Amino acid sequence: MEIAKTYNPKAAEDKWYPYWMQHDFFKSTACEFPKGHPNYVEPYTIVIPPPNVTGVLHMGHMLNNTIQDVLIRRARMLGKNACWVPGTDHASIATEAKVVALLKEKGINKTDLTREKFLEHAWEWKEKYGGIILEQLKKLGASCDWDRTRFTMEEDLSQAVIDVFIDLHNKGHIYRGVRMVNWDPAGLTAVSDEEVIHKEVNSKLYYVKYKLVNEDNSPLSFGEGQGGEAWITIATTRPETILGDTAVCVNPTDERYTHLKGKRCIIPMVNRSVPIIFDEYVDAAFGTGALKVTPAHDINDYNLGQKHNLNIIDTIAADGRMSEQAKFYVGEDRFIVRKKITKDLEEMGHIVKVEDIKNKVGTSERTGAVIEPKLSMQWFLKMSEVAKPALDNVLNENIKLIPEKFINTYKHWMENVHDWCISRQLWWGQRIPAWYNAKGFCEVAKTKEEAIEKFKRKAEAIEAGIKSGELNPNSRITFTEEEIYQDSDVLDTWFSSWLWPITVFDPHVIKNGKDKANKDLQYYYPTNDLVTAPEILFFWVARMIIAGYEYMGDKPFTNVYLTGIVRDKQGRKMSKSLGNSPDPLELIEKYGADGVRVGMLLCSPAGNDLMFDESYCEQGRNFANKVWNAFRLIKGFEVADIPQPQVCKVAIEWFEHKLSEQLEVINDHYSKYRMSDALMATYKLVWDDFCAWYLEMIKPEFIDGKAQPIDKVTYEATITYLESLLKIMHPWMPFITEEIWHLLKERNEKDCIIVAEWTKKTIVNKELLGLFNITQEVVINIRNIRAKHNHLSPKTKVTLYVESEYSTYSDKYDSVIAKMANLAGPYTTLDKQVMGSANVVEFFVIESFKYYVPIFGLNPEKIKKELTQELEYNKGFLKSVQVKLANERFVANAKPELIELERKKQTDAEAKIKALEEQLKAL
RNA sequence: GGGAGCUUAGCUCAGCUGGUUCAGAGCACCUGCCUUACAAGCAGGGGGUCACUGGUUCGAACCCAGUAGUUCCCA
Repeated sequence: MEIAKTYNPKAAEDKWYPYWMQHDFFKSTACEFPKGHPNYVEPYTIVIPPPNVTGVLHMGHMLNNTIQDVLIRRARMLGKNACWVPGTDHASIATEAKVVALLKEKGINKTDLTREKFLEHAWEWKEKYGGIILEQLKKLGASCDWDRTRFTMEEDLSQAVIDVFIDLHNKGHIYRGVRMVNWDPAGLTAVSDEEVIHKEVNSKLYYVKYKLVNEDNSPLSFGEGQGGEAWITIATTRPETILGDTAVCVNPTDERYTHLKGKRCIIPMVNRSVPIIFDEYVDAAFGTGALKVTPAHDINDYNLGQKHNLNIIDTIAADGRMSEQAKFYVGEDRFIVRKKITKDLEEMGHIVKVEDIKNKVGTSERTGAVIEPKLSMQWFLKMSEVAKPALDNVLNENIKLIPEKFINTYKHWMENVHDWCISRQLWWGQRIPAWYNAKGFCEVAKTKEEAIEKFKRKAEAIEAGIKSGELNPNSRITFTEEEIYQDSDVLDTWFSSWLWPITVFDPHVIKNGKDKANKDLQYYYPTNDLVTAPEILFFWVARMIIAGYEYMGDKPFTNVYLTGIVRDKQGRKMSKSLGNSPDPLELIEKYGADGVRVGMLLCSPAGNDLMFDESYCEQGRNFANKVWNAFRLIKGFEVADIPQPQVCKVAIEWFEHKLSEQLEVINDHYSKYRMSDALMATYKLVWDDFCAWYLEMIKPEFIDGKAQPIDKVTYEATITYLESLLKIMHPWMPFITEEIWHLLKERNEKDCIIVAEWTKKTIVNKELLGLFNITQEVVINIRNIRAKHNHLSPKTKVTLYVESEYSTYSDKYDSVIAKMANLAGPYTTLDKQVMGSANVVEFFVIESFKYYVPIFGLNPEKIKKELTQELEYNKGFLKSVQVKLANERFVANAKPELIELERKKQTDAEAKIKALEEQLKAL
């Protein structure tokens, strides 16, 4: 059979993914034996960070899911019951925005539809597009258990979300209140603090003067020279909110304003008299030191308003336009009004000056609109109590964050955690199970019937209270069943995905209680690793931990591996608008899935951003091709019943030790989640040790242009090594390894590398490996000598002599040197007579061994110069070692083995110097 | 404004308890090779004041302090 010279990834990908699926290799079922039973198999579980249904695969997903796949594939090979649960989340804001936009294209307005009708459209959209991203993951090779695919808005999962809401409400953790929220005027919904992106922008700081008056609003004047009228000047970046001002605040220690105690001022245009208040909050150094206070439109002003009992005038409506209460510019957009009011105030003589400044403005992560702080009635989850175990268990390392540096940020956030605004003014999502009567009285219940029941009981209780005189008749509740209506808002998407590691296994556990958890949840929970981006450490990870302890009494996962952000070569975040993100599927098309996987991981240190460049994928593809050609070489060997050459014997022995040694290194990297290190160690083991050394050593020679056969023993050993290496490569490069696995041998249906047993370490002899290292150095030195003398082609054989006065020379690897450096005839110890016939001898020293390569027809002066240089270097080196050893404090304080090493350095250097000097003399 | 991190070769990064694992890797680069597995390759090679300034130590890329630049988080 002719094997292609270059590897064709596409064919292997199209063949093996369906094959794995057909044979249920990704499937995991809960082990039926209890822990401790001899047949018990340990689970290894990952739940996917559910991508958004609106999403298409981007580079971040590629990175994230490649890492998960590497972990899960290795765990599978280690004999664990590996379970990777896939799924998607419903992304209320993003999806609703998509559906609204799509309807608009069809000429339909969301407001013209009933909630039910809109949701029909939304589900239709989800069915059509929601699964795209999961299909794309298959192209990458993701070995998820697809039968377990979940969606956060499935009926069961949604019920769990509602149950959690009711439960937390019953426990007193959920409350409803008027709060300043981050309002997205484009999405027409509140968004959480974490969904606001603060951007630095160029703005203007407007200095506006307000007229001062006495407490009784009588005119106030300060002496004659000031035109009779007194003013106070405030500075603001948002003049349009002036219409909602209800105070002006100054710092009590600010001497410029102490005389204004008890005074008031008049808000321009609306001519409203508001008090001058005093509060430490104001920064006297900013602007004029006088702050206009607009409690309805700024969170800090709101807090001031609460403290000083100020009126609240809401002048900006939900859509970002001025409301009736503003009195001026009603119905006009806030940004247009900013310009208009500036002009009008200018004309009225209120503008003192305008300065350019830079400030930060919050924008919506979802719609990009400038966030408007807005007072509204929302549902909140009180975080202080529930967050505690989530903090403690990260600090005590029950849950490990990788890399550890994120513990700091996590701690800071959890200690200053804000209550979580969980309601969203949308339709796509789980509807809040709260019910109201016509007067707005509220009961939380799962169904309308239950709500009515609760209303009844409440009404009766109050009635009894009124009868006994404990309660005022005003507190009486009246209602009809018809008037009871459900809250129209839905819950934040994170309020469902925080249950993900629980509900993907058993959505009923919230209702049933953790003691009645089903088999899956009992077996797979807590999961092992979570792989996600640091951006959602608080959004999602922290909240999953909270939910885990609240509902399972246990952590949801043990390790959290935080990946970096994929950036382009220039360090810019990849984004659609910049167009700097390559299409992952095109990359796969171009470099193969294995190549892209390797490429992604080559440049991805844990927790640090990665500067992605296509050349990494190229490197990955090249590696795959290298492996392919190693296979091609081996497959092409003609096997014969001939004696095993010595060089093959020692090569096989060496590689066993090398493989074990590197396997240990690789396993260690895995255990510490150093993915790119584990990959690089694999890469070098295969490319350098196996291809460049092992295969070159055992490769039969060509005689008269004809390849010689290989002996059976060497062939078998080589096949075994290749299999071992394929297994080690498999998590990184699933397709090519499976392909070669099957081309190597006839195998039965289920004998696939995906389920093969992870290579085991056998034996590591450091001394043997050390001796081989010296051998490699000798070979490299000889090759270097060849390279220096252009006329010495690799085909020309050379002679090598070795000499040592100090140590015993081992001839163990002489056959290796002979083959790899192409030596003439038998390898001998020093023969001065042969040496004498060469006019120049190239010379190098390794440890205390002196190696000579006679060269014919060379200029001795050049060699002399090189030797002198080397001699100088070694003298300097020796001196530094001697200084160290002469230092009494070093000898007294350093570890004994270290001193021993320094002594050895000294002897080796002395030997080297002596040899060099002798050689120079000989020249 | 508050907090955290980062700065090592042209690029991307390792460097773990301070000492031969101490100045490393991969890529890129240079030189020579289309040598019968692979030019997506082979062989060899040159690159660094470890951001800067001090300190601790027998000894510092590593510990401490400060400075500069930079990134992120919070307000």
